[in-house]
This record gives sequence, structure tokens and C-alpha cells, in this order.
Amino acid sequence: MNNYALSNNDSPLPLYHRLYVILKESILNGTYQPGTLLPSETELTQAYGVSRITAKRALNELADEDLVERKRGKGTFVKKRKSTELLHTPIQANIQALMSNLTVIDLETSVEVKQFEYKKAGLWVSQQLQIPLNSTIQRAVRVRYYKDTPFSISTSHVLKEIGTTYTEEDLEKTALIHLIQKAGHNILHVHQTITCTLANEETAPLLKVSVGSPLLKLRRIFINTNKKPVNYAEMLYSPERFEYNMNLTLESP
Amino acid sequence: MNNYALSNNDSPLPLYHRLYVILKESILNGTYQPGTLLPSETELTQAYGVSRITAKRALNELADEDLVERKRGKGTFVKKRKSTELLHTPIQANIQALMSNLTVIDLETSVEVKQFEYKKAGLWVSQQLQIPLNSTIQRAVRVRYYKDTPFSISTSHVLKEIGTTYTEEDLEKTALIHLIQKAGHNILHVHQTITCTLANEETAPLLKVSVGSPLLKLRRIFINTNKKPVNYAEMLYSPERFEYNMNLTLESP
DNA sequence: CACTATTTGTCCGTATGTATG
DNA sequence: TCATACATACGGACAAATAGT
Repeated sequence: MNNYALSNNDSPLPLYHRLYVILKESILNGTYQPGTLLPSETELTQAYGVSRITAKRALNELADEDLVERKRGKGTFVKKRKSTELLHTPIQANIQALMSNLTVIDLETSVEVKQFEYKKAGLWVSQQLQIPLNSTIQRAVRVRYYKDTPFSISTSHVLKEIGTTYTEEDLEKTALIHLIQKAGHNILHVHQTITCTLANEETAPLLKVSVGSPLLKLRRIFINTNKKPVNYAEMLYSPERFEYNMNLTLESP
Repeated sequence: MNNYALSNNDSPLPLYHRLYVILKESILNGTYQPGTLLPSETELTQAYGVSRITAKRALNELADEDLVERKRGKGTFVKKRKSTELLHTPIQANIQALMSNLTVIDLETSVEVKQFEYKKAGLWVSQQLQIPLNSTIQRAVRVRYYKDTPFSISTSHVLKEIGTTYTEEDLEKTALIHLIQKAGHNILHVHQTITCTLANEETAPLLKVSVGSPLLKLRRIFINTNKKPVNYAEMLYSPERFEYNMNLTLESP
């Protein structure tokens, strides 16, 4: 059996948790079908080279989550899931890589602020920011260049009280995330959606692509420590100049 | 200062590591500029409500990574970074959500295998799978339907010795990842790239969209425990039927 | 009915890592 | 640096439930 994943010893995650993740994954991907018997504590002990207490704890964590049922003298059984809602877990990642991407963009590219205005939030934006319709927000459209070729168009919608803490010039020099943090709002979550669209008469010339080209579209909602959205942004990229990379591993870093 | 992130106590990650992540992030996003002084151990103690030893350890982890320099009696200074390579960290996420997505697709959708053939790998595929040019691989094209509307086209390229362990019929009933695992290959990493393209004469009718529609394109390389690529797959989605969601948080789950 | 094997539950002692004051 | 507390992880021991011989 695979004990490779647990040989790495310099992980800050406790052993029982890593074994729990491995087992949970095997249940969710169908290696252990609902109703079937999971390996016993002693089998896990041998297979993964851990103590029985560690194996037991991993199994108990699964039982606490109602993924398995433990029966003394019989074994640990995979439960049948009633709803599939539980499975719709979106990718959960560390914000760190996003932050460093934002910073590296800031360092290596130049920015041109195309629009900078205060206006009333429409239906879509007010829903995204969870504010009343027609609240005043700050809308900024920026184009990023990398070595003189346009790289992205980003349209941000920020709460008025945050927008007033910086100027149009600040936005050309500093990453928006940094300005928001300076305004006293620490970002705890970012919800991100990746989709695509076509370049239109407005966006095509800004990115120097032809109308009808495919564009990668990112929508981001920044949520502060009070769980309030503070920024809704849409980014457009030409797929020839930007692709979104991710590494998915058994363990979180 | 923000001590919210550390109040959550049910994380399996040790406290010093979570503080380390927060500090690292603040350095990378520019809150603490290179050359400047980081908060002292006692300041961190007060700001985040941790003991001095915990703060010390978090700072030492940063020093071990060469991100900061510690000077006795003076303080902890943010180092200047020589290369920006370090910042280009791609999003690092747990494979679990991807696995469960694959499973839920398998449960709720129907699959039609459009092509199933063994052929010689071209330049691109052989590079992705790290095999010699003209090696034999198995290529399968599948269309997924969700309630009778086409949902995705996926084209997979699998090493010949894995492809021969299952049939075309298996591929209609079982997720490919499951079949690969049954062939004895445990997946440790998945490298994923998200980009976009246009529907052409071949793909448009399969997805029942018009030629020239924008399509979300996912490329995935599955890597087994021996660090060998075993599957290269491309997926196409209509953006009206599928968007890619991610949650980015300070802490990994 | 005992007897045995398997499996989980509970307990002990010990060592190390984490975290506080 | 020290003392203390708790969590993690190991090895071992024994009890209780289950199933088959």
C-alpha cells in the first residue's frame, strides 16, 4: 500500500491529520465504496508505518465528519452519502500565492489608470459587495503593461470610504490590495471565479487584440476580517500572455 | 493589529506556523518593505496574543528561509530579494477538492465516449507526458452531459500500459482517475493550467454552441507517486455552464 | 456451549513537540 | 533559561463486541 505520502517528515501538519486526508480522499474518489469496509486500525498501522493510536485518530476524525461508521468487533464502514452537496467543495488554497502574484505584477509591470470615478453601484456590483442598490462606490479601470505590451484590464469596485483614502496616482504606483490594507482593512478571504468571454469594441483595443478574441476573465471578491466584501474586481487577460497555473497536491503546503 | 486569524483554534496547523504564514504574506505583499524593521518579538506577542517563544519561532522560520535577517539587540529586518523567481509561486491547493469534483461529475452526469484509440504521441503530448516522441499512448475523447445538455469535452492521453487495463465501456461508467488508481498508480500531484480558446468546427457541435464562442480550457497533468506523468488531459467548457471557483484564505484548511 | 480470531474501545507509560508564563 | 501544561505519537496491555469454528 502507499505509504509514500507520510514519509515526508518536515510537514507542520500532524501525522493523524495527513492520514485522515489520504483516507478521506480515497473515500471521495471511490477507492473505498460506500458500504464497504475500510482497512482496520492494525492494517493501517502496517500499511502506513504509524502507531495504532494515530490510525485510530484518523479514523475517528472521519467518523466525526459522518463519512464512516465505526463498529466494535466489525470494523469501519464507509457511509452512504445522502446529498451530494457535501462534495461540491470548491478548491481551497492559500491566499499567499495570490498575494505574491499581485506583488510581482506590481513590481514588473507598469499601470495606466484609464478611469477613476465615483458612481452609484448597479444591481450586480451591489450584490457582489453586499451593499444597497445605488450606494456610491469607487470604480477604477486600469491597464497593465509588461514591456509595453498590454497584459490585463482590471476593473475594480471599492467601497467609497476606502476609495477616498487614496488617489488616482497612488493606484498607478501601488497594488490595490496594499492600498486597502493601508486603509485599515485586512483581507482574510478572497473568493475567485475563473471564466472567459470575448473581446468587444471597448476591451479589444486596450489589450491590442482583435474583437472576438477569447479572453480569460477573473472575478475576485476581497473579504476583510469583519467578513464584509470591500472590493469586487474583474480582470481580463489575453490567453497568449497569461495562463492560470495551479499545483494540486495530497498535502497542503 | 489583526489577531483574528489566530483566534481560530481548531486548525491542525501549529500556532507558530500560522503566524509565520501571516508574516511571510505581509512581507511578500509589501506591507513590510525590504530593509525595514519587522515588529519585535514582544510586539508580536501583544499584537497576536501569543507567547514570546511562539513569535520567536515564527521569526526564526522566516530567517531560515532567508526572508529576514535577525540581529541581536537591533531587531528583525526584511531582506532585499535578489530574484523575483521566488515570488512566482503558483497557487498551491489540496488535491481533495479536485478529486471530489471529479467524483461528483461522475455521479451526476452521463458520459459519451466519442473516440478511443491508440496512437503515437505527437510533440506536445510527448513533452507533457515526458515520454519519447512517437511512443504509443491511448487517446480518448469524452463528452459529458448534465441533464441532456453537453457540459464538457475532455481529451485524455494516457500511457499505453495504463490504458490497456480498462475498456471503452469502463470509461463511460467510471472516472478516469479511478481507473488509473485501479491500475496501481496513485496520484500525488496534479498540475493544472486554466486558459481559454474559441469553439471551432469540431468542438462547437459537440458542446452545442456556435463556432467562435469562448470556451474555458483546462489542461491537467496527473503525476504519480514515482513523479512520472501518467495522464495529460484537456477539458473544454462553455462559460455559461461551468465557472471555476476557488476560495483563497490566509490558512490552508 | 466454549474457544478463537478479529476489531474497536480504553487505559498506561514514555518521549517529543508545542505553547504559555 | 526554566517550569509547567497540553497535544502528538509510540508501544504495549486489557476489555468488550462480533463472528466463525
